[in-house]
Amino acid sequence: MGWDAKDVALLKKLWGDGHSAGQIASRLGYSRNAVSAKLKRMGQKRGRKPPTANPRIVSVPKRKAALLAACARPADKVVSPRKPAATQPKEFTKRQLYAMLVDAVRNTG
DNA sequence: CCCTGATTCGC
DNA sequence: GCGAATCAGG
Repeated sequence: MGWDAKDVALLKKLWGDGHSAGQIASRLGYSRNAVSAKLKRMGQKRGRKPPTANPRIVSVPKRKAALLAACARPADKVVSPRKPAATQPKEFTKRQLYAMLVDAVRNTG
């Protein structure tokens, strides 16, 4: 596997446009996990909501200590100023997606 | 049950 | 750096 410029370009384009990781992943041929991880590595910018997932861990026994510590976290602030979105994301047609891909390839490749 | 994004760990 | 596993929520 390799994230070519075109992959990243399209990924960024779609993601920045407001598309879901699943849709992008499906189109790109990667799993949503890969897309999500890739986005994170890049410096994912989208001010997503507050950390829904707690600092969890993967290895059960090992992370158990960390998990316990995390659980013991006090907490929190509430609230958050919300701004109404002026534009709403719209689904792209094959034609549009293809156009973007072509453009991305032409520009990067 | 489907989906969403987010995070960490091992390779 | 990449991707799977996993969590947490809608």
